[in-house]
Amino acid sequence: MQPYGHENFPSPDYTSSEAAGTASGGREGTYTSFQDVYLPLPPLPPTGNTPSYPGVYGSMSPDTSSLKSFSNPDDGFASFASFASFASFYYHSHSVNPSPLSHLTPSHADGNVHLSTPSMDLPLSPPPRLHYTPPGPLSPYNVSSTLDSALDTFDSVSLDVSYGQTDTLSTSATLGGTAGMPTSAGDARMGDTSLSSGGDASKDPSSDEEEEDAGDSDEDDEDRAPTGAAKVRSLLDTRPFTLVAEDEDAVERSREWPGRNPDRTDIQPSRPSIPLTAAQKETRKAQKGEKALHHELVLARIQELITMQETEVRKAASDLNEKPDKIKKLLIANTHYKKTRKVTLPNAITHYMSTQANGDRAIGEKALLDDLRTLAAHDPNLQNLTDEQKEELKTNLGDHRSLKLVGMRGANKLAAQDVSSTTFHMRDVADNLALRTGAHVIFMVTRGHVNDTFPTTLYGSDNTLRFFHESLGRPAGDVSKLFELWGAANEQNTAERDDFNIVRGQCNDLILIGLRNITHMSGITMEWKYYDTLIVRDRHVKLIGRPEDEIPFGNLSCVLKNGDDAKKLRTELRANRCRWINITAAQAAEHMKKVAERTASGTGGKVRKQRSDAGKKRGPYARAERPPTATKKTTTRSRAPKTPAVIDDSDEENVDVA
DNA sequence: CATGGGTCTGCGTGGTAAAC
DNA sequence: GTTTACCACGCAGACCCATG
Repeated sequence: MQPYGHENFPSPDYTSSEAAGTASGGREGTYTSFQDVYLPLPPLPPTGNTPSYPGVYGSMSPDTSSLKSFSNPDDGFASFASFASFASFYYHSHSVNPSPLSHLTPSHADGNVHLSTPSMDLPLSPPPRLHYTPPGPLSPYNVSSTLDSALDTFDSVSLDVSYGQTDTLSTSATLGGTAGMPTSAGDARMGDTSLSSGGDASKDPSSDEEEEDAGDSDEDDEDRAPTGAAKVRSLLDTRPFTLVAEDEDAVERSREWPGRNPDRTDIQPSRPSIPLTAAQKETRKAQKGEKALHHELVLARIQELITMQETEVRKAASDLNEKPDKIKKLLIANTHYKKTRKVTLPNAITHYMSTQANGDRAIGEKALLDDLRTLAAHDPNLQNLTDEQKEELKTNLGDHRSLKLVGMRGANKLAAQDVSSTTFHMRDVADNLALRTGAHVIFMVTRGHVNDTFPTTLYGSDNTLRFFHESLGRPAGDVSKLFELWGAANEQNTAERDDFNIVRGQCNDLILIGLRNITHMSGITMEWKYYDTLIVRDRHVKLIGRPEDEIPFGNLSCVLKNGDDAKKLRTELRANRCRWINITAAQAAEHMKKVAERTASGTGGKVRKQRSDAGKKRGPYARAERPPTATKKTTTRSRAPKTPAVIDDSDEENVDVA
């Protein structure tokens, strides 16, 4: 039993047991309740240099990026090709979902191919590809040999073809040279067909011939609609088909997060590890038992100490006539945990020696920690260090740690591992926090690009996922689905995420949140025009530390001229150099005195001009003289809630009067 | 810089109670 | 019974802020 409702949401269709049963084609997991929910994940795909499946996409054109519905019967093949391209593409983007087509809506009674996503269209940016044009039309009957030819040119070739005719029909044809390419078993419902090349050489023309016969017999049966397989074959036979292969290098670059941020250089170096030898494995196996036993002993000893401490605390409390809780609080007032490890000189020296000694060494040949310390002790460069040299060493280690902390992961596989492990850690932290404090915790993690491969995770402690349904009116699954689509559709690198408007909005948020925090007023808003009176004079707070030389005071919409300005201000705000402070009444008075001086000298704030209609009658009686006997039956104090009918009545009254 | 949404402000209106 | 002062509320224009 899972103590908390928590989920990884790899697929959009799981919001009800019905959806899970029909749409995902045999997945076991159901979603029946927000409490005690555990949705088993499908197996992860095989991992290689890239977590997604490299391959060749089947497509009529390299630019089949539209995801809109297409229903032109005359353009059936183009639609089909787009669909196939999309299916393949989508599959690549959902590495954990064995049924990439299950949540599409590819079926309609008019016989055309329609395609829509459950809730929104997803713009696509197809990766760069190389074209491979087979000598003749491509069909299921010659595709094996065609794929063999393609495999002479490319390392791996795969083709996903999908077509749905009714709600229960989905055909999947997979032509794979990639050993790990799954055959989409989840899709293999009615009319499933699977052809292979390279990975399965047994598909010879004779077996193809048998399939053709089977397809013919289907078509001869007038009472039955053509199966999906027959439809695929007829579509493939209709027009020439172009295989499109990826430029692997370009694709690799475009897929990875660093490739999408060419301006950034803070990419973490890979840290490969060498596999253990058989002897090492044996040793570790033996050590495992010993360590477990030792751990048990440690825990038992700790428990003993805790019991002893409890006894002593109670005794002290009794002696001192205090409550045990107070003694305990004073006794255990600090934690031995620190947020960050300090950069110490010995560590900095060791790091320096590591970069010097291990820089070019292969894995397994690198100097170990003891060796590095010995080397450092005898290195003449590290003796009698000046203060500047010590500082430089520390700075280098600090930079190294910073790179490890926020440096970009060099490959999507590493990024996915990072996300996975961090997400698990976050879940543990959230669980523990909920247990310790009763806090409600919800967090979501999703990819920021269609090429990213980590699954969307929506986690909620206890029964907090009910919040989405009960408060926002949407099932939790819908929200995570929207979040994933939003994240994938944005596809922004760091520069794009630092768009001027976005940074300006962040500055506004930081200033507003700071104002609300320091005034303890959740509804207060920033008053740029009346900052002196409404903020400084009335609230006794002040915004200090702005880069005044470059950015004049005022509404950020007016004073921030470009992205550099906005980033500069954001940096100051995030570093807390630009922040709100409390001031005394005397300081506020002093501030207002200066404001008065500025106003007197003509450089003060703007004064609201007089209304143009000041002194004139306005309102409904301004256009017509009020009838002497006009009386409203409804009083303003006991007014019923405003309804359209009430408004209409008042309009009629105005018309009548006019 | 245009725009939408929200707030502030001046004024009108109706109701009530006190003063006349 | 009438007048006046006051209050609460609503309307509409002016203004401000944030966004794109």
